[in-house]
Amino acid sequence: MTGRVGIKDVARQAGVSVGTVSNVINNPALVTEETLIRVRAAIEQLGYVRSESARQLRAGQSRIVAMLVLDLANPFFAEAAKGAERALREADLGVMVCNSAGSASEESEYLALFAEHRVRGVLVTPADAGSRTVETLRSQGLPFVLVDRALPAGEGCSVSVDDVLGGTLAVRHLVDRGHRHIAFVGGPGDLPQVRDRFTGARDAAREAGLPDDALVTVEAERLDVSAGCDAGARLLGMSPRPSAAFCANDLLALGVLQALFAAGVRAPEDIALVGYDDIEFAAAAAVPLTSVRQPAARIGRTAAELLLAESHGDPATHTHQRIVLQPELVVRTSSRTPARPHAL
Amino acid sequence: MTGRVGIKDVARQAGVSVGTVSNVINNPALVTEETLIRVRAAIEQLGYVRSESARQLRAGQSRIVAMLVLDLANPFFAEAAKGAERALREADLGVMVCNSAGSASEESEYLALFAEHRVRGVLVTPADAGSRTVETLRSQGLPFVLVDRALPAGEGCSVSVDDVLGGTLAVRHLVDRGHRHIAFVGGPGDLPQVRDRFTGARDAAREAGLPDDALVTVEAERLDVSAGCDAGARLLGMSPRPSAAFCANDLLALGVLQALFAAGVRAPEDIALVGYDDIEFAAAAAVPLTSVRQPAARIGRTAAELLLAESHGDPATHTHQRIVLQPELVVRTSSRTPARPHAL
DNA sequence: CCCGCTGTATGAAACGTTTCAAGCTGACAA
DNA sequence: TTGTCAGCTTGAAACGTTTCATACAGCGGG
Repeated sequence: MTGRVGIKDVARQAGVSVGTVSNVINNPALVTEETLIRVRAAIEQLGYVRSESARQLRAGQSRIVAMLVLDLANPFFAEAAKGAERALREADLGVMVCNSAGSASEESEYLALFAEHRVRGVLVTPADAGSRTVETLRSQGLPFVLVDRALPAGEGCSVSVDDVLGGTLAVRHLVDRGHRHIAFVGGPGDLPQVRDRFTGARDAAREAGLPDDALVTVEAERLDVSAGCDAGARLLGMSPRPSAAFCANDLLALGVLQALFAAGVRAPEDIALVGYDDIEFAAAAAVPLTSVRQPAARIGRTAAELLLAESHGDPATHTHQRIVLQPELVVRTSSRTPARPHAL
Repeated sequence: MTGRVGIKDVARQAGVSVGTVSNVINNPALVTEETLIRVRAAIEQLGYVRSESARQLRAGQSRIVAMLVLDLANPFFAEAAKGAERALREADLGVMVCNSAGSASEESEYLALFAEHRVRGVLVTPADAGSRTVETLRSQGLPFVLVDRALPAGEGCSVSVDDVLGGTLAVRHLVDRGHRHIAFVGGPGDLPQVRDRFTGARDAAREAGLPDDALVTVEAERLDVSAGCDAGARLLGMSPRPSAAFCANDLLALGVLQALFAAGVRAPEDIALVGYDDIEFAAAAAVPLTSVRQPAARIGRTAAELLLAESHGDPATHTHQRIVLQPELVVRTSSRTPARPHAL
């Protein structure tokens, strides 16, 4: 029954006008105590629930923020989504979390959906390497914040992590432990995140005076566990075999670890491993994984806050922010070999 | 600019009435080829995007389905959400995935939000053991499907997995491998899922003629990795020490595994382990985890389909369905000890 | 006694769609 | 010629809010 009760019915029941009912809900201060009570009783009695769509129609924008991630099943994004959700709940906004599965076409379908819904804004990790996503959003006039991806100053808000630094931290750590032959296990080449992590890794290798071929790349199909497993198998077949591997992603690292274990190769004794993201399962693996920590929940929360700032303030005064958080190396067992002497 | 363009502007631009524009969008068959082209050109030119809220207002219901899970960061729910999302996209519906974090108050806040949005339906895993959630939904007249939780016949649709059977499979397997002293690592007692898994485990123990104290319970605070780690530590302190552990959840099992490893206790040689859910990280653990597989994606998809059936057909003819899927034991290394002779 | 003020309540307009009865046109049959 | 019908288009109503100009009542001051 409750579905068909409108503000008009409440007004009739309470013997007041619709305007008054609206005021009871939105500006109780303008209404007499007595009326307040009568109207509230009517609301209660009829089981009235106000209609968001009508509100939105009037207001011109909805109370929903959309979040579009590359992979909902990746704990990094799940954490980020939780962080964003928490911040947005506080602002009394709903969140619509969606999954582009890394596909540009899915992504653009969702973007169209968001536009139709007149969402308050979009938190998005673009699936394409280019900037088509950003252009689409801008042309639709939707406020947006890029998540886990930086944007040139002035082009829009973004919250990301310094992936180059992350790569450097990882490989510097391995070099410090005496490793001189290191594999970089990376995903499909066009993802900026992966590229940056590699760049950082190379920097660290050079900084240590290693030749460029000290760092070899093992290509993975995707950024998930099974792709990591495949890559791990290939890694084991290499000769000379690297003594350490830096993976672009914890999912890959876990896959590699599994491949090593299956082949009877021990970590960290035979091959040291460093992952990226520091998802919960990195610490939980039987050989706890050294990883570059990204503050996933904070990324999500910060992005949400930026979006709120952008959509509240008037567009004229708003200046886009480009927030870059620092990653942090978390050393665990998977790389904890005794530091070996440099020579020999 | 694009935000302010309505169907009226398109009509004016194309020199037709608003009704015709609406037809172009929704019933192109009713419109002359020529008009079609003219109107489409106008739409293109003005960058018109139709307003969902206005549509909804007219239609009385939205094109969004809400999904409320216990923990978005739990891969089981993430998978289920992906499954549901896929099915709903096919029906051209948006999904709003939300996270109750197991809190009844968060849950009821979200339920209120969903009601205001007049969502098409709700896919929910209730946070409370009772049926308050179900009552709320019913009183709001929202179609709903319970996910990973069964409901007495006729009270509503539900898609769940036979958790009692799952528990039986797990413990029967351990008994077959010769284990006579088994720990059940369970979460907070009031979750029906956990209770059922324990019931199944006890059944299997009895069926094998074991005394009731052959199965001892180790209580965990929550159903996550760190709680599993704590429980694992307690498990190791028990005397006599069980030779196997069945965990209510893979997250717990991974935590236990970590605790064992830290203490130098090997799996499966010293303690065999069986988890529940078969999340991706179960297979990916360095000691791949034997687990009771729940078809998470299929649960999500099935629930979505049920919801569609319920909201499409008229309520009169609709009969609630109670779908119970069968779990499946996936044997991996963590329990793969040579079967020992029963005697001794 | 009138004026202007404050505190409340009113009712209509507007938001952008979809739907639907009614109108218009041209063609064909009687 | 008239009537009928099909095909296409129209314009207004309705959906449920919020907002805003207006009205009304009571009251103190001039």
